[in-house]
Amino acid sequence: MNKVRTRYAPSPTGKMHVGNLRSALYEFLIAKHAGGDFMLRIEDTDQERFVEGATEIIYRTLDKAGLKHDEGPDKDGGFGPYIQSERMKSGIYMEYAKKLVDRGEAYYCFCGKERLESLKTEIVEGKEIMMYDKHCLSLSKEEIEANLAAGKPFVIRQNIPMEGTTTFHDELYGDISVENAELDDMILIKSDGYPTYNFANVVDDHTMNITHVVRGNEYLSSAPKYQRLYDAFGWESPVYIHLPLITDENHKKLSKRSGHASFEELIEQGFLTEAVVNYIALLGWSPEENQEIFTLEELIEKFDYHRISKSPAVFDIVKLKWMNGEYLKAMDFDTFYDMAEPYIQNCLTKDYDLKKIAAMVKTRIEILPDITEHIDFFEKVPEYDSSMYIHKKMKTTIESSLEVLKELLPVLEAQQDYSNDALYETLCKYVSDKGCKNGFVMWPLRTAVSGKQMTPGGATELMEVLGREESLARLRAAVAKLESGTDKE
RNA sequence: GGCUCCUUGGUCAAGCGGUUAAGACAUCGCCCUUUCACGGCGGUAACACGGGUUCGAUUCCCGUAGGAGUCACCA
Repeated sequence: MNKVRTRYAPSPTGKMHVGNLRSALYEFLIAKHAGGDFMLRIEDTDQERFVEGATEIIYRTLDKAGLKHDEGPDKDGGFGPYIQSERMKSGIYMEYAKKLVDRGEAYYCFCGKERLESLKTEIVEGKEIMMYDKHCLSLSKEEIEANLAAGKPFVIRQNIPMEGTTTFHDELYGDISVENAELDDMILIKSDGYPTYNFANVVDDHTMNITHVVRGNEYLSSAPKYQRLYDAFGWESPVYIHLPLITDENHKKLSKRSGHASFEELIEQGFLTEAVVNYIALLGWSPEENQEIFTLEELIEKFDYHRISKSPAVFDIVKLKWMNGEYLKAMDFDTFYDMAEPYIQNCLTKDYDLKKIAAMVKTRIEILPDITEHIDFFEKVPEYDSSMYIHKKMKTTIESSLEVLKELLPVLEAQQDYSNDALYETLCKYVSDKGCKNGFVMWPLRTAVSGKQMTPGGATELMEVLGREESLARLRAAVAKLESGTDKE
């Protein structure tokens, strides 16, 4: 049995799509699970779509995600070069294309744009459907030579017979057969001399000894053409694994418009790399047991590609958020603090104990940017309605709250120790003296110092962070607010 | 439109002829509680439809419907 070799073969055309990332992840996992090699190959045969810096994004993303390649442009494993534009310099693609021409499996085509244009028959959903009519297949050897000698631009097309069927085998989808008449004579070598993605892919996968070709479902329909290429060369076909599509909430192929289609965007939105990787691993694959949180090492161990599903999966940002929250909760505090500190700092100018705030917020957020809405009140009490003092279960009313706050003010003014424990003790004493429920006192107090429906801690926890002066100032302001409010009634 | 693929709750999904059809997210309710959250407990919610095959179909086969992908000198 040969060593498993998989490859991730992106085009440097911009951001890294989550679908691409998942392909890379699965390719990596399949190789590593089998103790094989994972390689990176850059498919830059389209000069027009090439985006400066895109290759760097690919490196950075793979590195961040922990998908270390064993071979690649920066790590020669003896099968280089690993960049197609460089590979092309050896003339490898043209050489192989000519081999096909010699065997009658491909042919030169000199058709110009106008002629091709005239071949377009129907328009379906705004798309023009065209099938090449093999016009140039009938050119005589002399005509071809003459055209070539005259420097006429040409492409090389795959010659697919008009009859019969082509079958290939996919590990997940089984045998898939297509009528040859359905297959277009696709271009192998473009007029600029570059190979098309389709052709370069096949040549490279074979010459680089790729054993498992893993790619998105969108290639399923062109797979028969690839199969014919392997057969034409007399090459043993690789194991094909076509991955189910990842869709947006409308069940359409994930597009830039969904707002979270690229890995960068997700990171910008505050998601953790590990959580994203973990989540997408589960989009189209499930383990034997009911586990959901995995380290990359665990994934390598558990990943059995036979358990990849066939139906498309909706990218559910809500579940990703949940998972991200799980990672945040499980994170050790110092690591969390390093990440959270900028967010906390960003909305506070006052001199508070940021670590305490971070600790309060750690289990309550799903993504880092959530921090803002949880702690903004530390900076300034927001405008709020007095009705917020009313809590049915605690049996508090605006009046009762005012009474409690007024009674408590001198007590808290007398208090010097504003630690959570000390405050809590003081308040509990007040509660028991008064003979009421904890919440009857805590609720109005918390409201008074925060002005918010939701806070990352209870009244005394907040007051500890706020400190004596600030807490008292806020209490006085609350009393004033309630008094003016009740007077108006 | 041709071709190909897909079809278990709102979403991710287990299941691979006989199950009370798992689990997770979301949602709802209850408990706990210094509110919310966390945590705990529980509820609602699914085999697209129609034929077969079979003693028995969510599971196998065939249709139908629906969805998706693809049909470039893009990848």
